[in-house]
Amino acid sequence: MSAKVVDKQERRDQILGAAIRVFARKGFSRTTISDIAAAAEMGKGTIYEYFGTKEEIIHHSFEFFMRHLEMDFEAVLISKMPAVSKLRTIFDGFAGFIDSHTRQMMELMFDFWSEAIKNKDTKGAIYTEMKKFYKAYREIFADIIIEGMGEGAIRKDINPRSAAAAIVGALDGIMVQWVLDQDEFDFKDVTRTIGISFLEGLLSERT
Amino acid sequence: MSAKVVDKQERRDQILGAAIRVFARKGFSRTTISDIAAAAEMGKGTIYEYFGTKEEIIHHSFEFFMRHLEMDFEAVLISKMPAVSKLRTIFDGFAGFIDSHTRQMMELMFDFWSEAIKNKDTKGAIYTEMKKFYKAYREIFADIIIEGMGEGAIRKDINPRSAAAAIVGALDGIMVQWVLDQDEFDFKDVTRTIGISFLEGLLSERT
Amino acid sequence: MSAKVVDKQERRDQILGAAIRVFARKGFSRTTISDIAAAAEMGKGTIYEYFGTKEEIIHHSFEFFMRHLEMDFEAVLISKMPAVSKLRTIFDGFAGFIDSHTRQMMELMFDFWSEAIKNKDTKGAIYTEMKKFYKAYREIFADIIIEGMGEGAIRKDINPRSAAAAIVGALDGIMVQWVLDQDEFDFKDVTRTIGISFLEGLLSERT
Amino acid sequence: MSAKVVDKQERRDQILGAAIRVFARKGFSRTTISDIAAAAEMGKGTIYEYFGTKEEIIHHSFEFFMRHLEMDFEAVLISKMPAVSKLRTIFDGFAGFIDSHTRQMMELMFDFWSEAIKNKDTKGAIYTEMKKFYKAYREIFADIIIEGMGEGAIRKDINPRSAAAAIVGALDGIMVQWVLDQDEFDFKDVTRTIGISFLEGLLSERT
DNA sequence: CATGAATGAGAGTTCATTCAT
DNA sequence: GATGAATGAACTCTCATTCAT
Repeated sequence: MSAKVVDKQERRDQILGAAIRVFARKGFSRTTISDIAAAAEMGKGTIYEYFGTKEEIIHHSFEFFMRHLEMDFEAVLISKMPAVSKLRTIFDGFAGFIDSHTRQMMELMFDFWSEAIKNKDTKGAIYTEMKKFYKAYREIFADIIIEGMGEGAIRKDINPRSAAAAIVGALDGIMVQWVLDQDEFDFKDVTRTIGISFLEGLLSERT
Repeated sequence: MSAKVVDKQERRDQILGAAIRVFARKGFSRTTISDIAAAAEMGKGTIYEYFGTKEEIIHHSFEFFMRHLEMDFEAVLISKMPAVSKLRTIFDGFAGFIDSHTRQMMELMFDFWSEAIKNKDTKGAIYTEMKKFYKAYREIFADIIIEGMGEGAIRKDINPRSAAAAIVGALDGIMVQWVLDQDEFDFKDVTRTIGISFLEGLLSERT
Repeated sequence: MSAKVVDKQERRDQILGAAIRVFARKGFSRTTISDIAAAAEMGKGTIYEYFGTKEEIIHHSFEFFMRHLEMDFEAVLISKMPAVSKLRTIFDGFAGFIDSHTRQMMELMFDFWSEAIKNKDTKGAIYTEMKKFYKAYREIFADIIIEGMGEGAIRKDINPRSAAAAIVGALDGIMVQWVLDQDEFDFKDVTRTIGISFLEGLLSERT
Repeated sequence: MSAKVVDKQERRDQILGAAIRVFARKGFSRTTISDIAAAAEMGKGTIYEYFGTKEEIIHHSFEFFMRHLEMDFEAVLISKMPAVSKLRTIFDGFAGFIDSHTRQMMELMFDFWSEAIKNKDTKGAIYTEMKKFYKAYREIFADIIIEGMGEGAIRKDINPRSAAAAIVGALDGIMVQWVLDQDEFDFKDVTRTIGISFLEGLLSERT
């Protein structure tokens, strides 16, 4: 009666997974639909049963990417530990977050950044999502910092949102360097240093 | 003859300048040779008198990009001021470095990052240059930090190279955020906060 | 078994009816099998249970089309009225033949004409059928004219087959104009005028 | 200094001429850009230097078609001869108008008719042009008929516009039959018969 | 030297057709 | 028998590159 039954959502994810793998290796523009079809082990036409255009695949792969990138801070955030411990825990945990999967994701991130900024003024679903993403991360850190200020552990003469931006930037920034030159990096030591720098400062003595 | 050579170089730069402007707006792949020719106000064929392929233009535009991006730390570095002052001067000056020209450059940076990483294993002139670029910047900061350690102003229990990576990352990272969402940023305050955070730490008291 | 056969034929007609509706709206080439399946309210695969190819559907839809287009002159033809009355009756009745259904059919006719002529030299089932169709119509009119000549009512210095061709052409031709520009037409008056023109002539007096 | 110089308009016409030849043989939908390029003896890409889309080629080929189809009645129309002579001249001349070139044009006409009607409700440049074309032709004949009425040569109890529609339709209609079945036709005799029928009527005697 | 008309390889996309369910 | 997911041939269109002028 009915034809072959497939889980449409699963199939879409299968395609997006394949797409992301190829995108990470070749970039959006050099990736062809044929490439994606080959990676997903299906015919070129099948791709179009699930996505209308290549553009659409790129957009949805960003969602997919985000779904799988999300660092899980949840446990840390809802814990009862003091704010400063939360920060230390996150800094220390960050190194563990880094692996080959993340690496692939970061390589793709460059393309998403580019894509986002290039379509900023038009439709820009990626752009919008990305802004939300960064905003959310800054807010996580800003909240912890404000919490720490309330606890008296963190100095009150700085803007929590600026500090949050600095922290997010630092984590982001070292990932960029790491992706570009893995060999130069003792990731663990760099994150440890970030923890020390941000919290205690680099100076020998407070001035 | 010498005049000819200068002329030739000038023409190349004219093309590269035009290319960079278009690249920043549309990205590498969406930019056509026609676009570049139009922006450079010359014929499509003329481009090929100076560059063999589009690829070559992209590669050389990275050099050109770097030549014009270079933050001038020279004055600070050769000055006699103590290391910590050098760092403060750089952090404070960083906000001034940011302008619409830089913004355009950063939008292009995403493409170069992507391009670099995608050709990492093949030819990768951009990749190599980029690694050198980051290494150089890290070394500048590492040198200052080591200098500061020698002066006794900077704590000796951290790895200067890791700290340098952290600083470069932080500066890079906030630029990414700024480019993606200019409105959310008080750039001056964020760089000020980076200075405070890194040097004095966020804690109320040293533990 | 007989029931099955009837059922099968019914299903084929269901498909052809749907096909014709879509063909009339979008033309052969822009109509997809999916369109037809949707219009026939069945699955795409089911279509192929009844027809081997899209081509075959087009061919059979011409038969179907002809079966439903057929103007019923039968009653007029077998009646005992004089030839000239037969012609007048047909001319007068022609306006009544025109309705929205006919309109749709005529829109399709353009496609069949095109299809016929394009396959003239190859297989050309439609071409053959169409030639037969026109020939038959011309013969109907030629027979009436010959009959009228026999009755002495119609002049004998013309070729009945040429006159028949002219009549069929005129009826065909005004349908084309009507389909292309319904608003410009008082169909009833035009057919009345055709009757007058052809029979009595446009001249005030015979020369 | 400047590159190859070509007459752009000439090149466009070269393409349109080739397009029409292929269209007439294969129909719009079965004609590929490659076909047209081959017929025009140029590369596929060259076509796109002159026309943006296949659609555009179809539209412009209609203009081109019309430009080359136009029957030249001018001489007849401006002549001093009486209206009835004008009609006779046109009817007699019509057979001469028919040749292999016209045949090819008529084969294409089916496609234009179909195309026009299918895009009636959307953009429909062809549709609009075609309506104008028929309207113009009807007006030519209506004017002659009115002139003839003024001269007292043509009866006044018919609507000139309806008669004009009938004449245009008859000419159109016999062309359709001729294109579909050349062998059945003594074109000269049919046009002669049309002249006789329309002017003097088929009846032996006026009733 | 400068140019832009010409080109075809190659990309995205459509859709008739097949076939496992 | 009925279905629609899967497929790839074939089509439209783009654009880096060439080369006659």
